[in-house]
Amino acid sequence: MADSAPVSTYPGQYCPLAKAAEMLGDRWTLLIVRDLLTGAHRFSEIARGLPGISPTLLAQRLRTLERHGIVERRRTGDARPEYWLTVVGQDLTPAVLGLGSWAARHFGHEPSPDEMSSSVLILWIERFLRAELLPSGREVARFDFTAPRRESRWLLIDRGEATACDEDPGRAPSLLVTTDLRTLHNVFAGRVSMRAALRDGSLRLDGEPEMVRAFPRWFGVSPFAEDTRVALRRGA
Amino acid sequence: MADSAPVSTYPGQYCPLAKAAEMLGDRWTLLIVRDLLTGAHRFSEIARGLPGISPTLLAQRLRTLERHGIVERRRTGDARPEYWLTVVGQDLTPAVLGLGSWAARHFGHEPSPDEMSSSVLILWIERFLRAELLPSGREVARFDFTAPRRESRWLLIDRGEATACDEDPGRAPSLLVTTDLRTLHNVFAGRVSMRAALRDGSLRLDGEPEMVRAFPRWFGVSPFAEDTRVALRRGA
DNA sequence: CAGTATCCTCGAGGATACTG
DNA sequence: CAGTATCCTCGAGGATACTG
Repeated sequence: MADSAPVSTYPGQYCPLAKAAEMLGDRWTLLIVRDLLTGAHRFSEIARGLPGISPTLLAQRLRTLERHGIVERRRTGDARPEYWLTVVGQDLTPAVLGLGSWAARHFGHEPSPDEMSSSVLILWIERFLRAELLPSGREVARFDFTAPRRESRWLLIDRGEATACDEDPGRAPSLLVTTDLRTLHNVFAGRVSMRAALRDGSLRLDGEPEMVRAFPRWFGVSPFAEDTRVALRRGA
Repeated sequence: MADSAPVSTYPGQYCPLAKAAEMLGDRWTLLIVRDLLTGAHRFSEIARGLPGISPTLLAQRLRTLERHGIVERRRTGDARPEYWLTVVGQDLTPAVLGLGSWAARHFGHEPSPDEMSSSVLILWIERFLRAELLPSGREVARFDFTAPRRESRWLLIDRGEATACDEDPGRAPSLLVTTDLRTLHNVFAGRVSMRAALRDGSLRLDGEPEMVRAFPRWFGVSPFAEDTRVALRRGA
């Protein structure tokens, strides 16, 4: 008696685009794919890059992606579970880049304060830096934000690997980056060059000379930075 | 006193992909863009291709797209309003094709009956047919579906233009296409060739010889048909 | 850390009728 | 045709606390 017909999101149309929208259109889903594409694999890592998502919801989204064959949950021994894109999921790369590029080209305005967080930004810096140019020893870089809130974030460097950190790791930093959130975000997004930010003093580097010299080299920009730059040139 | 801060969908992250997801992620939005890309411009035309959407919701989505500068509402004189993609909206083409292509390559299974509707299919046939190969006179093609429901749809042809129609237009058809919904959908989607469907009898053509001969030529397939074909070849 | 369980709210959107 | 107005439902997902 009960009509248990599974109501599809878009009834009456089997179209590949509708299928894609159905699988990726839920809130957060596309950003989860983005984070998996850029190197986040553990539950807490993904959650950290998505301020505002609840554990329940993230778990549910991951399960749905797994059911669709886009994500694979790996559990090796009693190690922590990891989430990896399947071949199908990896094949989303061009489409995801296309969407982001489109937005960067046309909606690359400066973010408002509530659209940025130092915690997420430091995570992105970790994800996109050029690891092969990182100092080889153990180092700590501290980022002191002067605005919109005075707060600090850290990047722990150890044998060519970097880890973003929201809490003081205790060790004395060998590099100090003093700036405001807007500036560092603009540099990351490709809206302002590191060189220009250093020149006008909106970004300042202090600490061991070797670290100061290396930072602009290993600091990486967003994958959409070039799109943003092109859009700015055209707009100006 | 009231905290009227506009809560953004993805707080704390200004990322082009998040921006794109925010603007296009709502249910129906991507399909509205798809329909505008493929030639629907009037309110009722768009609504017809989206079974299940309410007028209220479609109006709201169009307004939001307009606010974002993706869609432009045109009102010429006292003619009916039309909706057109702006340059920004048109620039979504590669990303939209990329998403659909991805889905076609990996999720090109045969649709279940509730994922198809003869009314939407006939609309798509109208949108993707090769108008330059259409008969030049006034003709009526009737599509008789034998399954899953016995029903008919019409395609009115007039001076190189075709109009899909759910009701009997009254004029006698000069072409009769007899098939089931699954078969015609498979042909449209690229899963089965018109030739094969004609050969095994799952699709039959009757009527004026000239019309019968021309139909397979002006019948167009989905933009994702090639992706589906490639996926099938690989899977088989 | 990697989630699950529970409760509860609120707003998206469905249904329907109506209007220029 | 191209929407708007109104009402109402229901389920997505937020908040919180808890568990292996």
